[in-house]
Amino acid sequence: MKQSKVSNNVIRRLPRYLRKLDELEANGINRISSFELGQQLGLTPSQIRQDFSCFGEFGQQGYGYNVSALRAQIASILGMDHGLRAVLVGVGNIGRALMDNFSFADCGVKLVAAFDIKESLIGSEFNGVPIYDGRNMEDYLQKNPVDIAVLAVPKSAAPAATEELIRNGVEAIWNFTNIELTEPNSTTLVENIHFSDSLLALSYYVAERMDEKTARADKV
Amino acid sequence: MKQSKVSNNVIRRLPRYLRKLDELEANGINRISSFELGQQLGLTPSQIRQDFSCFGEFGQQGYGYNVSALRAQIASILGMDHGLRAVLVGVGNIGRALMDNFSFADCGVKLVAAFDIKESLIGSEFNGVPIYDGRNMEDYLQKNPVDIAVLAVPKSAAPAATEELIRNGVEAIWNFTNIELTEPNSTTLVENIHFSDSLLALSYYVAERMDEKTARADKV
DNA sequence: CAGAGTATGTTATAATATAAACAATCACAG
DNA sequence: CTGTGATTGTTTATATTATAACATACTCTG
Repeated sequence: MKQSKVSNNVIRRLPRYLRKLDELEANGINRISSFELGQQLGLTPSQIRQDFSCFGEFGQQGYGYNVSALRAQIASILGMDHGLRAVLVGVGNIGRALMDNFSFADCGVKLVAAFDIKESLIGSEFNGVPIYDGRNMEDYLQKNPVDIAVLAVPKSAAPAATEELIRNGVEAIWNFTNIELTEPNSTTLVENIHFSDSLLALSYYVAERMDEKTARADKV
Repeated sequence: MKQSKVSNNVIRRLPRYLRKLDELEANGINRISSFELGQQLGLTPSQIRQDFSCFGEFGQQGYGYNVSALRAQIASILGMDHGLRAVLVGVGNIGRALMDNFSFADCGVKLVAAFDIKESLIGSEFNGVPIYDGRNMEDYLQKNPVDIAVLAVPKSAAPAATEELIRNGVEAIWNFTNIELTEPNSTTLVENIHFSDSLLALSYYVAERMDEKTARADKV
């Protein structure tokens, strides 16, 4: 094993590689060079080779990479073969959208249960995932340890829910609420999805471009 | 104006600063130093000062930063005062979740219309935003130019919708579909929200930790 | 209103990330 | 088979990013 400590930047590129390799595989392409892959992803061949070399030697000189073998390697590196178990906390709009449209299985994650306190939801089922009473979540977590909690409750309920999850041994939180949840304590991993951060970054670039245009127009 | 070319890393931190400053303001705190801000965000004071200095001098020696003034500056840098206009393309689960729960206004963006082809949705309204027939989108865009399109259609409909948006002068696409939309052409800005990338990155870190644990256990 | 204490903006240094260079090795045509 | 061309993994160089250091300037107490 290499992998002394791989940088976050590298990790963040792995899912993109995976997605591209899936696409190639679906198109019946079973061989690719770092050069070609770089072209398709807008990266340099150098970077791609160096990224992969953090984890081992997956290619063959004079030939390139076998698409499906490389895909399998990356999937494994990303932990997709670990059978990670997740629960969804909060079945509002976002929670339901995730249950309906998002394929946890495609990420190698098993969504085993969802929790909400709304009576009309409790006892029902979406895509084979049961929705339980949120007030019984602690019990459930004690009896059925899970690795990842998908936090999709309203902002006001987020702190208490977070505390309960951590207390019951959840390893990681995938946070869809707008609260800042970075490092609630040292042992729980947190991955934030902040829609507003993303939109604001886009807004910045749009605004920048508008300003450039008006600046140019003023000059003339 | 400074701002020769600010790095993407800096831009991505700005929304976090904004969020924290909002929180401070809400708590009645009207003054903060780079040291204290750094503590609360897990960043070095150095980095914070250098980030801000890309855009001007917002602080005062011996005092620090005025929270609300700094907040206003960052909001302006992010283009929140540009009155950017957006349309939502696709009112499925994710689209609806955005209309219901996400505050475009808080990002300074005005959501002016939504489009779908489902008869039951056309003509209705969510939170004051009308849903129109997707087949008339081209007309609408010609008469009502918008800056940002929120792409939330099913994967299969994404390429055609993207093409139509670009053809009708949309400046930027906020992409919620799973397709790779990076640089469809050179002039359209794209910001991707790839849930799976985020979850897989989290999965990596969870899996890594599990492996470390078993490795330690094996040693003993 | 003077002087000690503070905190900025900026310059210098260290660390990290990316790109280029290259030797080693394999594929494949003839 | 053998030699040429291709492409890797790795090393070295460059560029970018983050941290630390510091001179300057403001605050605020007494």
